[in-house]
Amino acid sequence: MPNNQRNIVKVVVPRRVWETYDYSVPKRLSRPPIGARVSVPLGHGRAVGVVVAHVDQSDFELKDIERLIDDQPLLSEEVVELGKWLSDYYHHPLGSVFETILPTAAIRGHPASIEPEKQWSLAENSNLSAIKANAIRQQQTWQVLLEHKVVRESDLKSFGITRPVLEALERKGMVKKSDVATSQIITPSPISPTAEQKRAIDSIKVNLGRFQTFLLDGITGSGKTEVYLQVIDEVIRQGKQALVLVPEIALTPQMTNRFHERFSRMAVMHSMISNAKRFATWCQAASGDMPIIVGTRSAIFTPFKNLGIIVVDEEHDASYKQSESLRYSARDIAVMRASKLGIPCVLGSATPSMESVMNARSKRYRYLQLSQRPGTAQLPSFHVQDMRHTQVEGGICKPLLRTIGEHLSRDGQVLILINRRGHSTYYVCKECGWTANCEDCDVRLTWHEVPVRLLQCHSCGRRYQPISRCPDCGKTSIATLGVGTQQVEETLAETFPDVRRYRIDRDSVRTNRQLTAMFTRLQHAKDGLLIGTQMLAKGHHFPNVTMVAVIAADNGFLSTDFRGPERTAQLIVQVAGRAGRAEKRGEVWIQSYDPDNPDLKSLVRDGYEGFTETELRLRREANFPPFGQMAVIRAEGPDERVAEEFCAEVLNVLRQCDVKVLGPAAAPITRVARQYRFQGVVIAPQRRQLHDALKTVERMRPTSRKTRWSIDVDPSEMA
DNA sequence: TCTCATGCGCTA
DNA sequence: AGCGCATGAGAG
Repeated sequence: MPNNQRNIVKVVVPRRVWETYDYSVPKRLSRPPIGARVSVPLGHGRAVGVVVAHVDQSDFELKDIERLIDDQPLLSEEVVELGKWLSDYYHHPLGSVFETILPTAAIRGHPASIEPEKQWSLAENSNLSAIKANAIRQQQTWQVLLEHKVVRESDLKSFGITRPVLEALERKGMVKKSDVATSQIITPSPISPTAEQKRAIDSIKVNLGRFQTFLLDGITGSGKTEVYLQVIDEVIRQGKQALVLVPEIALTPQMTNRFHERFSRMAVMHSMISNAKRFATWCQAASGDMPIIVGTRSAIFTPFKNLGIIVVDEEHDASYKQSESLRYSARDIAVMRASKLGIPCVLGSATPSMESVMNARSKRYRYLQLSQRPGTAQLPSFHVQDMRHTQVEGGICKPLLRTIGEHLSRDGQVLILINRRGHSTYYVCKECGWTANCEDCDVRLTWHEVPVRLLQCHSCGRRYQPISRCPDCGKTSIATLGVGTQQVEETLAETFPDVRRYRIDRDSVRTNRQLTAMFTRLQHAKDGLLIGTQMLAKGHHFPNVTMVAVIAADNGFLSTDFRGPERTAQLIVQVAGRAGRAEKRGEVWIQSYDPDNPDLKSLVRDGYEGFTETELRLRREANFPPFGQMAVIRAEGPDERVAEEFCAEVLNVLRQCDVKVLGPAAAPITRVARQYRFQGVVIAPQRRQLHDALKTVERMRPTSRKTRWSIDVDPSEMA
């Protein structure tokens, strides 16, 4: 029975559903604005939903909205529209999209906070001598406030003071609590920009107020951050807000301090921020009260009252792509949002993605280059070390060991990049060829020597005790093969016993705090060997490093994943950028069994730009992104047959469309945590064909509930 | 997703 | 008959 002439709203519920639901607004309630949350009856229970449209008729028998949670919109209309667009583009259920967009506290229905943030300061005529001699904490707190004048509620922890102590002092009338000033205080830049920086800054500033994407291609240390800061300075002066995205690992205190030094009001958003705090920051951005947000991937969904610019630092970084649920790329959404809002978007990188390089070439993006490092540090030179016909010891060939020795004896530090942690990648029986595999996954176990001798699955994390006898033939001829960071360290310890070694991988450096401590130690170390995984690429500059040795680049350049070479080249160039000093040009040595590999050759001869040239040519020939448009279909479940058959079923429907379909094939690691995984690849010359095809399969459902499947548009990894 | 209804196999 | 579990449909 259709309803007419009624106060009806369309509501998205954060569940895995494609549709919106219609509800009537009872007379006792006012009509909630678009973007506001409401509590609605759903099935037998209740749900928190977001109003996305007002209509006056519906084909359904309607239930009433139970309650309004917000009287103001929590989501701007722009973000509501973004949600619909995301559902279309990524072929993901609308409800699930909103589940991803909204902070947890918002889904739980917590009230939006409108309270301004509080700050603490000393009261007038507050006197240290009035605090009792044994109240040490109170004295310390008093000193901190004396030194810093005001301390914000959110900064208490970093100053090592606590609220109960402050409240005790407040009762004595020694400190006072007040609202944080909402006006931004901008500290002008202490340095004057180089000519290149100035050109970049001006060219972005001229475009404030209209959509334009910039690719800021700046080598490590060329001062990209200063460009961001000066442009944002202008945005803030125009009364608008700024959003800065950074990769997960890059959101360090050093990074946020750069912003804090210049802008008194900014907030950070990342996974370690509490749900309540994240939601509060969100609300501040939405109300226009917070001028600057610096955050990781998910910060791209923050609603703003008056956004003036979006910056994506290290735009090539893989952490911008979410690899589960809604498989979005925060970088791509940034460009999308900027275009809808008519504002500039700045993508910064020393090693831009193939997509961005292409867009710059075709003039869709404005290309800005920073090619000089302030000071005189030179970029290192690149060399290939041919491993064929050489003796290899613990993963490093003899000639390369000699080169390492030369650099060490000339008083330089050497950085060894090896993209695999652990000791060995095979645990084998030399008699019968048995290898240790994970019981839950299809991967070989990695042998760890330190801190304890054990076997670990790097796919699911499961640990196993070492064994002395082969379970197949019973002989005691167990050996280890393949190379990880631990073994490289061991080899180098034998060859250079007197040299200090620092190993940096997830096993030796667990927390962010440990990592920061390690980098500080390395800043002061004058000599020695730094041995580590890609964690090294995000660190600080190592001025004493005169040589970088890349141990296993072949894994990346010969990878089955079409993005393998790009990732590897980016990693090598990023790590190389950490090395070198003014007096002496650094050297990067890449050892390889395939020195004629075109990607490797052009990287070594012409640097990253040369690599881009070759790699784009190869991508064009294979019709891979950024030329062809790609999606990956994945299906997994406990039953191998069922997972494969469902994957095939989806791909067969796609084959009826105007796209190229490959598969199904077993995923590179077929079994992970007892789940069998299959995948297929869909390629189309244009977005249109790709999306038309995916539309026909997006709502398919496997017969078994245990079989899960997903569509990954613009996949970042094939694994 | 969550919840409920249905139906099947298994056991006593 | 009664239980546990897998499957399928519907939610406004």
